[in-house]
Amino acid sequence: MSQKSITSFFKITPKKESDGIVNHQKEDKSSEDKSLTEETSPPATATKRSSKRLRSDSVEKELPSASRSPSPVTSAKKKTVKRQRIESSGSEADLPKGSDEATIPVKLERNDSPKTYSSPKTKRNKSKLTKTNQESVKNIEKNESFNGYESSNESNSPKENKSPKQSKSPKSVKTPKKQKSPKEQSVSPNEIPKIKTEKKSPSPVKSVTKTKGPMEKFMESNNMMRSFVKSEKIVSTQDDEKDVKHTNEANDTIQHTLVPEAEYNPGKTKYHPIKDACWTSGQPVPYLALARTLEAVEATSARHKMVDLLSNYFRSVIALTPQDLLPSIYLCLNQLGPAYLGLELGIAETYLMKAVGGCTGRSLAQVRAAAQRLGELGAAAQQARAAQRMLCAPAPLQVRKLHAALKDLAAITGQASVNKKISKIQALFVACRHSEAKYLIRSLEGKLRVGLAEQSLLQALALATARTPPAGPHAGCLDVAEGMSSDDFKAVVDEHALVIKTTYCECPNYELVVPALLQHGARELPRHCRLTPGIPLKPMLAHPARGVHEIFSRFENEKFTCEWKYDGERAQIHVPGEEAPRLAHARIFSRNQEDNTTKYPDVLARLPALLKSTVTSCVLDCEAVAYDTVNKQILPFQVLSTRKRKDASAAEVRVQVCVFVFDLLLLNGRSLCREPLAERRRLLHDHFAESAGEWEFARAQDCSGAEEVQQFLEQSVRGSCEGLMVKALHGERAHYDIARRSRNWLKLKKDYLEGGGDSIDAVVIGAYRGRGRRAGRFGGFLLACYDPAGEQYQSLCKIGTGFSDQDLDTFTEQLQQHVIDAPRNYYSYEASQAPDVWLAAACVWEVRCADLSLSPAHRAALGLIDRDKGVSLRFPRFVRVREDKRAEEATSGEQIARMYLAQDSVRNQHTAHKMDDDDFY
DNA sequence: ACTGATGCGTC
DNA sequence: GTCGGAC
DNA sequence: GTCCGACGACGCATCAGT
Repeated sequence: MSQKSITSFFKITPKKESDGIVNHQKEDKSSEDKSLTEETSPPATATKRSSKRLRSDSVEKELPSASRSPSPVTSAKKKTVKRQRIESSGSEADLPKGSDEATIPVKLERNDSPKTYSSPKTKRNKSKLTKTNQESVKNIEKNESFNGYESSNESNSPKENKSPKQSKSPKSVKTPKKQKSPKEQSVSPNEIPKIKTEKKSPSPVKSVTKTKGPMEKFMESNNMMRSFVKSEKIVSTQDDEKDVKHTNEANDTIQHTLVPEAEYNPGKTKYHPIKDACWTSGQPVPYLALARTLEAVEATSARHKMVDLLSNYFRSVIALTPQDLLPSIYLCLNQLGPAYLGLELGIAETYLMKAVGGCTGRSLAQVRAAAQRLGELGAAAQQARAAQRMLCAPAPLQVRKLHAALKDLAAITGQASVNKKISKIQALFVACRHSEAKYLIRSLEGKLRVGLAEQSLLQALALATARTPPAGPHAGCLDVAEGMSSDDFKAVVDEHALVIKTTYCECPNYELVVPALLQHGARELPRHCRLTPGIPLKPMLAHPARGVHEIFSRFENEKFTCEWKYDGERAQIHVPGEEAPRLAHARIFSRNQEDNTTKYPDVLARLPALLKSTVTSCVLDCEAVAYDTVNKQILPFQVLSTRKRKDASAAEVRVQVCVFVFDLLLLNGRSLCREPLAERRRLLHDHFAESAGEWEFARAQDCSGAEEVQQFLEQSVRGSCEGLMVKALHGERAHYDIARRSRNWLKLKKDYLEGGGDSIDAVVIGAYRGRGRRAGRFGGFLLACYDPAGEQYQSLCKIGTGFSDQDLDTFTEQLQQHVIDAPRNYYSYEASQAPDVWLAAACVWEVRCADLSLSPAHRAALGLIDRDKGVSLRFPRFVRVREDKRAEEATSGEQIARMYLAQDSVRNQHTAHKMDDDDFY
């Protein structure tokens, strides 16, 4: 199969009338000679109509459907489904609900009403209501859950409508902490005291130990952490047992002095890590504290302020419950663990909607509609959750347990795993209070979207540990900043930040860094965590350079080098070893620290050819590129991507790879990150050997003049590369110091240049609702090229970047006049690409792209290059409106085909196969 | 055993 | 991957 | 300059549904 796509890439048939390809154009317009006419929209157009909403009425659409090429049944099916998935909120009504509930949100009174709302859909039976609390709790876990809860539709409480506002501009509208709607308040009061009374849970213990299992194993493989693991383990189990008692005592005695969880406010002026916390020492951190922090962060736009907020939360955690720092960090970043362990939730939006719907008595369509209205599922979930009451409130969520639960989710695999996951999620969801629901759902979606991510988190961690040190001379001090000038304190923070960031970049594993930080303090961190073969480090990235001139302005008088920018996949190769390289333990990591070792058995097998005898251990920075070993040609990225990704066996590798090595980050146990590139490169060349077609050093040239750079750029493009990487050779700027500057290199690509790269004029034929930041307006559009021969608009790509906010506002408004009920019958597209709103073909936009690709999902130039693949754009972005062009004057399918074939990478392939592409014309 | 839907990683 | 917004 | 989150095409891996 991968073979198929590969061959199809290689063997582009230039023939005009390859058998079935060019079809006998349906309509009479068919012009025989037009081999170039495309083969109209087979499946899509035809099927699309049949499944379209019933109410559609557009007259012209019913044209020659009969004459369309027959569409596979399967695609018809798909159509229906997809169609349904994107049904707009407006059309909820015509969804297949088969029940009353579907249409109008039912107002729901929250207090009184008797227990249940049984969703007809789920056929819940009222009788179940009589179950005892305990039973219903059990049921939750089994996914029979929903009986115990009342639910309602959103939009119930009129007061609740802060959300629309939020969605419009989340940042500008601060969520007033105190004035949470009364309803929400009403949910919580009793919950807090209740904490673990009825909970004789084996679950805390169980979940803790369980999740510790794998981690323990992992950690034990790292000597450096062994000691910590032990102590941590003990502590945590003890704590878990003690928790129960302590908590109750605490609640009885201290409760009045505690900040109510729902009012936790990390933004309080003069925040006191203990007095302003909403839990006590040793107590597990309530998830609500974190959720409140995230809320506050989300409502903030200034990064330093966000960092302040988060750091205050961290200070409390450090002071009260340090063992919860690690899970807190993971939850903030939406990570389950270090990337190279490969943990995945396997759950995303679609399944989440099912989970939320099932839990709150809503249909999938309702949930989808609510999510669309609010621009985000998280907010919709929070609303839905708020409208729901339970007979028996589940125990409140704790940071540590939630993180453990998420890891458990990731561990579920195999048959019926999705349902298991959904029911587990539902059990978590019903325990959510206030904004917990929103952030839980966002976590599960994989994006927190609060405007704070890794860099700021590290900064917050630095601030927190500087101010409330967990270890070191000031350990136990709650606020080091007191009694220090703010300048002095700032210097301390900066120092901590640099140490922490540097350590993290060279050892991006919170499992290692956080415990060491807690135990030894920031200053000691480098002694406990350092660059180690076997642990991937953060790679150096590059900034785009808009022109050759920019390179010279950036590097002033410094010497720099240019390297070809190969179009492959980043590969960080680690070979451990003390006396001799232990090749059997070599690993290959991706740009994002994923473990790709089993993807490249062929590469690993030939490692010996690369390492000279002087090497015992090393870390290499490389690009793995698909390579045609027969014709000695670099192949396009699209070919590389067809390689098997897991557990490939060297024998079955079909796409060969040449690895282009361009940097050396560690040699014989010594980190080279603080060596200049010139030195690193010298060592690279001294200690490693090229091997044609297998291991090669990236082609490099130390350019001094603009002309030279320009020529080298052109050369690289002719050599099937994307452009150049430009790097300083000497001095600090030449260090591999990600913490100081992660994008220290420049990349120069043709398509960045004015007049370079491909530019296309495409017609807007549809629009998608924006999400998150773009909620409330269009966030993306479907573009098409015009095919005069078939009188069709063929989908070319979606586009969602290059717009200013102003552009989006403008287009959202202006395009309203072109909205049509249903796609024209002369639109050709793939069902899965169907936009939320169809538009009459009127507007033409200029877009830019890096490449044109053969596409399974788009229809441009369909049949011209491949029988059933169209052409699409790689990295498409909006450039400007072409007011001067009418839709019919857009770039044509034929032009697209020519552009595709004109690409260097394609031409190279052609010549390699001795096909003269001039034949095509 | 097969297919389509869904997730997730690459760029 | 590209891009724009906020700082 | 940095950081963040909108959004893109594509292909493999995995699981639900048949």
